[in-house]
Amino acid sequence: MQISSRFTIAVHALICIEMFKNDRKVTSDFIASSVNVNPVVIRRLLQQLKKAGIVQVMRGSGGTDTARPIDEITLLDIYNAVECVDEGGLFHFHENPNQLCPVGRNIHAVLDVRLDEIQKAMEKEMGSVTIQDVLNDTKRLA
Amino acid sequence: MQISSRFTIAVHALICIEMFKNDRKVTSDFIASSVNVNPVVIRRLLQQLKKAGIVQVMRGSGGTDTARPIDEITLLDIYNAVECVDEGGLFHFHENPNQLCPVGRNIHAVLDVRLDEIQKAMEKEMGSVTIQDVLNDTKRLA
DNA sequence: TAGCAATGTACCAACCGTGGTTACAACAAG
DNA sequence: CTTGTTGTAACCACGGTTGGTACATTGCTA
Repeated sequence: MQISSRFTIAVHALICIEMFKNDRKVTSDFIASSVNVNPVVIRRLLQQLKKAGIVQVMRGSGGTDTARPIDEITLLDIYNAVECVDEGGLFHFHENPNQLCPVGRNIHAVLDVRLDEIQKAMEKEMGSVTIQDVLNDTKRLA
Repeated sequence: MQISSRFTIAVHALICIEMFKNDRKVTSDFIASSVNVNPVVIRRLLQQLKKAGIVQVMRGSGGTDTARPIDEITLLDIYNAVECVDEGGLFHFHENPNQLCPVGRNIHAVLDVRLDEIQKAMEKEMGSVTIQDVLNDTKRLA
């Protein structure tokens, strides 16, 4: 399984906002044309980022802006906002192993620790990259 | 998105094999009753592990065994065998960003490096745990 | 060589998340 | 009140996962 493209689209959207917010009103239509997806997909995404306190969306008048300094927004923040990770985490455990079997009875206790460490390693790396970082890279190339 | 339960089931199956192979013939039916899923699910899984050179499956006579020492089988090996990761990796990138936009034109180049580092961090952690490790933990509890 | 136990695989069905699309109400500002 | 935009509901299509039945194939053994 792959992490959904919502994640990369969200990063793309945030870079767009920061790149263009001084020159124009950054609407869902504008972001959608840069990402090349349907505007509704962007609006749904912005709602998730809004709930996570990452962006502000101006209803009526239109437009979007970041809700806090972009060097305080990490890829992990976006991942948590966009990927529905609540409960369960990265790995999907099989339910109902046979409790009568010594393996089935303990598999959960044994694996949980290990899987948690793997997930933590990933999250640590994600938390070390900010939108500011990727924005800088983008400006360097543009 | 979550990593499919095939992964944890595969680890469960390998522990079963090592735990019981001296006492009995470890068949797909036996593993299935410990994991508590349909035997066919196990057989399909064993085929993937076999292709990756992790297990041997005895056709006709029946039974399964590991194909190499279990302190040389890491969680990463199993992940690669079972999760269809070929091409694309952990992250699903949105295709066709707008090449006329300076953000759309460079998003791929900018993000690829970062995402690769995140994936590598996860893989490094996965590669550091062997089946021998989790087997030891299981025996300690059983 | 017939029978048995097990694997290998084809096919089916149900479910869920994703992503695409249309439509429309709610809203702010000129 | 008109215009541009957001917020959201209601669909649909697609693909991956998971669970299941059925059966041909295989190797061993009596």
